[in-house]
Amino acid sequence: MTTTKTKGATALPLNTILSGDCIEVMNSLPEASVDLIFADPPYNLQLKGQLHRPDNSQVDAVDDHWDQFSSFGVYDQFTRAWLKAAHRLLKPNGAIWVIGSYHNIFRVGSALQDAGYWILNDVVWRKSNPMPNFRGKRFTNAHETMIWASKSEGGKYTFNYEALKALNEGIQMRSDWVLPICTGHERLKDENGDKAHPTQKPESLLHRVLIGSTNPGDVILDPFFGTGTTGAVAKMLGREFIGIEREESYRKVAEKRISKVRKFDREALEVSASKRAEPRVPFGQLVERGMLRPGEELYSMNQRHKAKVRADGTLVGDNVKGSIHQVGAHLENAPSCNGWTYWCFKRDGKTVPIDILRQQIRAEMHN
Amino acid sequence: MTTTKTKGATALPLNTILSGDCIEVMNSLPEASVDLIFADPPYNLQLKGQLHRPDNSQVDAVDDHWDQFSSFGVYDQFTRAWLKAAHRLLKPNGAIWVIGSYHNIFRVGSALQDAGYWILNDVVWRKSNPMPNFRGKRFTNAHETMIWASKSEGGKYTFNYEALKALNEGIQMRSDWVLPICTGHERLKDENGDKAHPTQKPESLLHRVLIGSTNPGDVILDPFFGTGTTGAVAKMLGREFIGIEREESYRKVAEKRISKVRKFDREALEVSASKRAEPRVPFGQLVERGMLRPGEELYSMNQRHKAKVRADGTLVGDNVKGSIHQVGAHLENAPSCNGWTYWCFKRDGKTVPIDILRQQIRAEMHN
DNA sequence: GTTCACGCTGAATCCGCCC
DNA sequence: GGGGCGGATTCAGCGTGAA
Repeated sequence: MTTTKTKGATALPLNTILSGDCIEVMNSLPEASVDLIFADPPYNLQLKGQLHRPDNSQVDAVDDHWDQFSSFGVYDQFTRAWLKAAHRLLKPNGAIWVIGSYHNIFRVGSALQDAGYWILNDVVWRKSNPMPNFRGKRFTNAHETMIWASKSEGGKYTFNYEALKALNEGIQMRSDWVLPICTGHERLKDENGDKAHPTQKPESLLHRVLIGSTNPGDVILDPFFGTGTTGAVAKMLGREFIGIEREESYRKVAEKRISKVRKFDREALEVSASKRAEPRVPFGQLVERGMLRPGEELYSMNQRHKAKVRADGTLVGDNVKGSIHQVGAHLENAPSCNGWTYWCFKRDGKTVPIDILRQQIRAEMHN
Repeated sequence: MTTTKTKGATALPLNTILSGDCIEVMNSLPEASVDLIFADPPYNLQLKGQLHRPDNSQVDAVDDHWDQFSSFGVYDQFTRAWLKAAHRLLKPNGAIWVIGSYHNIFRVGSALQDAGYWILNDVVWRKSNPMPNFRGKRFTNAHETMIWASKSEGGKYTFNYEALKALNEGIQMRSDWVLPICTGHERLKDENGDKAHPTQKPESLLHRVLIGSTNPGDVILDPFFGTGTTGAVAKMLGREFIGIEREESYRKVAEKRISKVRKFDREALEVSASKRAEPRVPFGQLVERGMLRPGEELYSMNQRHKAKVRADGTLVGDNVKGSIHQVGAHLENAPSCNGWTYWCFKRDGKTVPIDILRQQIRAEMHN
């Protein structure tokens, strides 16, 4: 364990996982001593019954005792308390990241603003592989929200603009990040082979956060350390960390994990960058965007068939409804059909393939 | 202007733009009369000074008087007031959408929860063409957040799952939507050629909202109507709207805009329907109608189990009697089972799913 | 070694009608 | 209004094991 002396007499316990309630522990540390705080607090999910997948398997829900709050009021009180303790710990030019979902993030954001933090961005983590909505009752919950805020208005926070631009193939980093959830070898297991923590975050997420908003040698505090993703990535990237975690089982897993981490070689950084296929464009987007009107007629390439566009991006032809591909296949009596190259529309008397419109959308997406 | 009578004496001013303060106007309308509210309230941007692009051109900022609030407290008070008035207007199974940015969305989300609304999703509008961050001091602000909430927990909100899935080429719609901002011909200009409204929303966004969470004929209220995107898309899609807007200049632009909109054909507005909407066919009817004989054997889809049909439309298998669903669930040791897709019968040596017979009956019912 | 089929799982506020 | 029960509902990625 490394320690450093600060202005006061108290030493800062660097690269250590402290046990106990995060508010008490934070209050025991010296003020204005931390460069960045990354916090992944309980989400207060308020789950009710059980959920099964369509194949009848059961979803392993997050129903741990630490995520139980009896009301929004109680959750707010908890949130305001830890945010206040965190505020005291931050250096004047320090900053904080907090991650959450719609269950809690609005409470957290309001509390941040009320506590004097100054929001810099909200950043959306778009999951490339989220869990679907199994009952078809809502949108797939495909993202989580992170709030990035400085200690106060006018704080000179760290922002490594060029490094982030480089990470993003030369284009300014946006407020929406597409990253996969934590699975496979990265997902830590307990001795029974079950997941060690129900909500382990991917290292790629922390990588981007730390590259973007800290410098080597900075001190990063994580008051809800869990299995220590923040500590592991901080160590890789040559930053110092302080973790706080109440549950002994998580602390043990984190200790072991971080002990195995080696500080990064430069080259390993580049790996995750590329791998980009042409983005999929749903036909429905042509309708939503007014490129084709509901009710408009499409003509088959061979001019033998026509069909009408509906508001939801399906087609209706003679005795058949469905996607551009399904209707094309049916009309041609073929096992399958690429609707993009099969259908045309008319503009100014000319017949134009609908694929032209898809190419327009893709061109915009590359910008 | 169309009006309808509701339970009370007050008429509902459909397809009209009402002038005045939205809270007062909402309080003058009959309670429980609206199916959906779409609200794009002031964002409370708190901009300071002028912003210039790298080429020294000046950014036309949103600095209108209606976006000025002296503190979070004042903004909260305003937010709670209009959300309360909106809550009263909603039918029990109604829902609301509110759009905002990190400046205000956390205040709005907390206020929604405190007012008894029940959040269903937060949806991220990911802009394909956002304005860059010219100073390189933060992430490109590339998204806005929408909150979708029902009037209360347990409300039977409208969700056109199948239509949204169709819009997305057969894959469940996610909580992140990629759509371009409103530019080009769609962007309304005033007589000087300047943009008529600083924050006009794209019609594609409203298209998806209205297709997904309303049905034709539903009443949609927009208390911050601006230049009337909600009204224009509602009219196209065969929905009724009520707009409220304080500024006369915006009302005039909106009136003119909506008068030019034409409703799509009825056929184009019909949308992919859910199987849940299909009439229920009791399994017993297959036996009554002689499509299956009492005593005949059914086989499970996986060929591992069989059961015998009884005259009352129940099945009897190894040690188990009951409905097609109950017997299937028991044999598979599953919490539930859809008997219609689980069981097959034999005809001319071929194995045929019993759902084929249900489809025959439904086809007859449609005639 | 390679490919393919299949199984498993992930921060989830996840049903609705009829009696 | 509460209980019973019919029956509708999933995407991407990783790991395993057979071919």
